[in-house]
This record gives sequence, C-alpha cells and structure tokens, in this order.
Amino acid sequence: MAKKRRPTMKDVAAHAGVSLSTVSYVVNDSGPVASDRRARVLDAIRILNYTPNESARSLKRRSASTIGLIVPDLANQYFALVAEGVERAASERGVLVVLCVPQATGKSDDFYAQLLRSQRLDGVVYLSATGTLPSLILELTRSGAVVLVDEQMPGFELPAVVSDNRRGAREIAQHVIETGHRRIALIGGPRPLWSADQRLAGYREALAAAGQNPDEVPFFGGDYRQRSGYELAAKALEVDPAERPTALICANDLMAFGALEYCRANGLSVPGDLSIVGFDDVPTASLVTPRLTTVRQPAHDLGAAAAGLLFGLIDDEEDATPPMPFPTTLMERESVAPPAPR
Amino acid sequence: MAKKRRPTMKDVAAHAGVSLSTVSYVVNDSGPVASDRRARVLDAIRILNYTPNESARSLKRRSASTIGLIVPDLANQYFALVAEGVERAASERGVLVVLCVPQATGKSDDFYAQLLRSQRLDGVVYLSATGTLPSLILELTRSGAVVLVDEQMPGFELPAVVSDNRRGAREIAQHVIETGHRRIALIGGPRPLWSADQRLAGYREALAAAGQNPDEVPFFGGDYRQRSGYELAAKALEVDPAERPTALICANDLMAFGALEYCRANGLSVPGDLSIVGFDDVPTASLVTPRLTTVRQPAHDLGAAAAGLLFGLIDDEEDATPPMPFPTTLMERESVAPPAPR
DNA sequence: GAGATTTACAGAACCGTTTCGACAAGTCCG
DNA sequence: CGGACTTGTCGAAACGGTTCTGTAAATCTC
Repeated sequence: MAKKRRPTMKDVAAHAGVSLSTVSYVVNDSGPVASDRRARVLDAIRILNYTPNESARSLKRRSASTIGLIVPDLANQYFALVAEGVERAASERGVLVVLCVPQATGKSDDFYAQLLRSQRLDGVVYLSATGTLPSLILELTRSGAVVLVDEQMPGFELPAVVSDNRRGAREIAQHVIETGHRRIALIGGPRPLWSADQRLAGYREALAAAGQNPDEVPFFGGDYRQRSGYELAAKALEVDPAERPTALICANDLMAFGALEYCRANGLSVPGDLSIVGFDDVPTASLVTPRLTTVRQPAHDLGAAAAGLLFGLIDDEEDATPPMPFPTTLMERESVAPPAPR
Repeated sequence: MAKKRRPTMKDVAAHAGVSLSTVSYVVNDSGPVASDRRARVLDAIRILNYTPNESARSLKRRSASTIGLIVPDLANQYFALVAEGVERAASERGVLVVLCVPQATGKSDDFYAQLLRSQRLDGVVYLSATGTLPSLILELTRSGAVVLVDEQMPGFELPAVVSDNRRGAREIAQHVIETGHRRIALIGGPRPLWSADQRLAGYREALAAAGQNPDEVPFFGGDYRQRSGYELAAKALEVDPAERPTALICANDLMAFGALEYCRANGLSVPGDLSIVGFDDVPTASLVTPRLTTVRQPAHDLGAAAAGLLFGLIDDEEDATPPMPFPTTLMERESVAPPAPR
C-alpha cells in the first residue's frame, strides 16, 4: 500500500480552482471571500479530507497551540485530578497538552524544560514536588508563560493558582483539637514546598489558638508519599506510651494512608486508639477504613483554573490575574474520634 | 522588556562564520564537518543559548517526535499508571507525549483523533473505555501508527500490548471457588471491551471447570467505574437470601470498591458475609479494608511496552511485533474467606 | 457618472529547518 | 602525475502554511 501523502493547501487550492491565500482565508476565516468560492473550497477540503499541518502553522505563527504540563507523578490521585482539569480546560480551546512526569521517568525537570523550550510551547503548568524551581522553568517565564499550581515561589512573582492551604489546615487542626485531642503529632510535607509550609502554618495557628505551644508539638517532615507516612507514623508513635500522641495530622492523604497502614500493621485501632487526618481528599480517602477525615481541595478546578490563567497570560489579557485562593472544605468522616480516656 | 526573539540557526551560523548547512550538520551530526569548525559552531550555540525550533524540524521531517496518548480518565489509577509507563518510555527517547482524556473533557474520541491527525503525530497509544474504535483512529492507522493497550479489535489486526486477562480471571475465579464458594455473582466490564470479554471468559472457564454451568451464574454488566460497582452489587445482593451469592467477582478494582461501599452501607461484612475480588491491583486495593484480593496487571510495564512497540512500528523495525501477553499475578489478600456455613 | 472607497482575490515573501547538488581541495593509486 | 574518489563546505530549494501588498472589479458618494 503506497503510503499516500496527506493533502496540502496547494492540493485544495488546485481542486477548488482558487489561490493558496483564498484557501487560507476560508480555513482561518481571516479574510473576505465570496460565498460561492468559500463553498467550493469547503467542498474540496471535505473531498480531499484535508487537515492543516500544524507544524507549518506553528512555524509561521511562532506558537504551537500547545501547553506543557509538568506533574511529579500520576499515581498520586491529587495530581492526576489536577491534570485532568488542565486537560479539560485546554481541550475546550483546542489546545494540546504535553505531559511530563519527571519523577516517573527519572529525568530532571530541566530535561523537560529543555524539551518544552524547543517545542515553542505557549506555556507551562507546573506542579512541583520539590519546591525548587528549575532554572530552565525560570527561563521559560521570559519567552513563554508559566503558572504554578498550589505552589508559590517567594521571591519570584510567578502567577499561581492555589487553594487556601493555610485555612484548610487550620480548620482541620481545630477540628481535631475540638474533638478533645491534646497530644497531637504533625507529619508535614517537604519543607521547601509552599503548600507544605502553609499547611504547617495553619496547623500551628490552630494549636496556638488552643493555647498550645506549637514549638512543642512533635513534627516530622515527610515527602508527601505513602511510604514516608508509614515511617513517620512509626517514629511518632514508638515513644513512651504516656507521651504517645492521640492524633496524627498528616499534610496529605497519601501520608495519612501510610500512617493508617502502620496502625493496621501494629494493631492500633483508628480512630479508637489514634485519630488520623489527611489533606487533599483524593477519591481513595472515602474508601479506606475508617473513611478518612480530610480537607478537600478542588483539584479539578485548580487544574482548570491554572490552564485558564495560562491562556489569559498567553493572550496578554488585562484580567489575567491569579484568582483568589480556592476555598477548601473540611470533610468530616470517620477517622477522628475523641481520645480514649486515660 | 523587549521580548527577544529566540536565536535561530542563522544567528548561530553568522556568529560562527559558517553556513547554515554546516550548523545543521553539527546539530544533527548528519554530515562531515572539520573539527575546528564544529567547535566554533558548538561554542556559538552555547553562547547564544540556541535551541532548534521543533516546529520547523517537524515540518521538514514530516514527523513530530511526539506521540499521542488517549486515556479514558486519569482518576482511574490503572490508567494513570499506564500513562506513566508510556511517558517513561517516551521520555527515554526524547519523545513528547500529548495527553488526551476524552471522558474528562466531554470531547469525543474523534475530536482528539482529529486534533492528533493535524499535529502529524508519529503515533498514538490508545486505551479505550468503550471498546469501539473511533473511525478517525482507524484512519490514523494508515498514516501513523496506533497501538492499543489491553484491548484488541477483532477484525482489525491492530498491534496491541495486553496482559493475560483471561488467565488472570480464570485464576482468581478458581481461587474463590477453591475457597469454597458455590454461589457466585459476576460483575463484568463494558461488554464490547476486549478486556471485559476476556475476563468474563476466564471466569466462565473456571466456573465450568468446577462443574458449574456458567450460563446460570448471575452476571451484571458494569462500566468499570465505582458507581456501577455499587449499583450492581445492590442488584446482585438484593435477592432472596437463599439465593444470595457468597462471593462477588468484579472485573476491575474500581467496581470492587463500589461493591465494598455497598456492603459497608448495608452492614454486610466482607469477607464474613461476602467475599469480593477485583482486577488490576491499583494501589488503593491494598489500602481498603479488607485489603482487596485481586489480580495484578503490570500497568507500568504495559504502558512502557506499548510505547516501545509504537516506536518500533514508527521506525519500521522488523521485530516490532506485539509482545506476548503479560502475565498477571494473583494477589491474595483479605477480601476472600470461606463462605459462612448455612 | 467621475473619483473615492471598498471588496475579493492572487502573488509572493517569509517562518526555521533539512538536504540535495555543486564545487573546491585533498588523497589515493597505478 | 593525472584521473578517480573523498572530504568539507556552501547555496538553494523545499516543507506547508500565513499574511502583506498589489490590483481589478464592484460599490458608494455627491
């Protein structure tokens, strides 16, 4: 089977008996063309099954109608959901999104930044897992647009769409305090990460408001992954029983799952012996036993908003300014109960 | 701040005092060039911070070094994992992956096929949720390459990488039978889907081997989503207690989760009152209570293999032939127990 | 109804690469 | 030592579009 060449504009023009520019005008609706000729062109397009060559277009337009999406890993449902949101918003504008998963591939962020740069992408949505901005991403901000999700770079005024991590954290900490807990341990996210920082700040606010000295509550720094939740739970709980916390506040759901695992493995009942809360409200959170009390982030909307903001930036719109932090909502489920009386 | 144009080959050539073609030769290592000149060019590239314009390249080369990935939805961890696998294999070859999530965006598969076609993508990895092949995907097979994951189109000999669904299904059904269950209900996937079909076939084989007439075991067709697991579990269980199944075999984990939810909501103990098994072994499967007995599919590897096969096809390699079905492995956990004595 | 304006179209330049053909200067061999 | 190859280099023609410029015809204006 001869692998037949795709029809080009030239073919269409020939078939319709008009010039190249005319075809271009009808394809892009960018110039005046008489209705009968327009019809002829449209016919030719249909008959030849013509599709414009986007490479040529991007070359000429110096823009690819494509954005990049850098996401640490897809196995984390929170990230997956954000990605879906980005994709949704992009597809509505006929924009393609190219996916980069640095953590899964072992490639550095910079590797991708390089790749993206050469593709002349219009912009990039960047979800970080490390809190450090690769230098090339930074460079991208000069030629293209970059928007961060649930992340902020103090020092660089990068546009970002975030949810109100601090408030969400404060509320859930308040909730566990109000349930009666006094011995609380904190399992935080990777420190340089803005979201981790904000959540910690929120927890501490609530603690302070309840008259506790935040500096005295045990804190363990994790990496937002399940494994570290498990290990840190071990650290937090393997102490003198009199000192043992009655509640564990985890900075995201994955780590809370890890903690849950630990408890299961060690015969601790949740929430009987220990209350546990998370953050994010991934779908799995309402599936585990006990169903996890956590803070819902509107992951989908966050993603869509990020893409929207990015498009605004790309089009140089006046009102392309980062939205207010998205509100979070406390999801009270079953993993919190009053501490057992001593 | 003047938005400065990216340097082009011309700039590099001028800076190095050589011709365009020479620069191209060193960039692609595609022609002879004296070592001193090569060095000069390399220097110029570094100094100017030059990156080739991929749009121009694709235009000239008629290929974009980019593949498409069509995945029904990312919230399903199985799909997310496959996607990661694809991404990993692609990034190793410096190939970009453009992500399409038809279900999340409400766009049809055809919409994306159209988009992909115009981008002159080198190929597409396609995960279906419907079992019907969009006509445009079919058309893509003529100009580019398409490989299916865990899916096969009877009639069209499309290359596919699959795991041994049938055997996996047979084994897990065997397992529940051997545990003592005789009253079993099946919650299947969307019928036209090959994987759903294979799994069903596997279940029936095991049933038949155990002396049961497969046609007499209750079957409920779902859509691989959690909600339908819930609803179908309801249907399967809300029958005369004497008839009520003691085990529920679900064609994927998500539906098993739905069934689990139903049991929880209705005070049924798993596996005390009812055994439940799934398929896929998504990360959440070992997180729910009871931990779900299921069949592991090597999602990551499936994705990577699919991408690998696609590259082989693209490069017209002789040995680019679909791999043997990947073996699955039975993950015995806690959601299966002998049926309660009557 | 002559001149000004608009409308519909064609022609051509250009976007940034790759690559073919031409050509000059070495290198090899009998 | 003269032809047959190599080797290194360059110019120029694509690739498939967009868009500016020019122009002939149609429409408007008074």
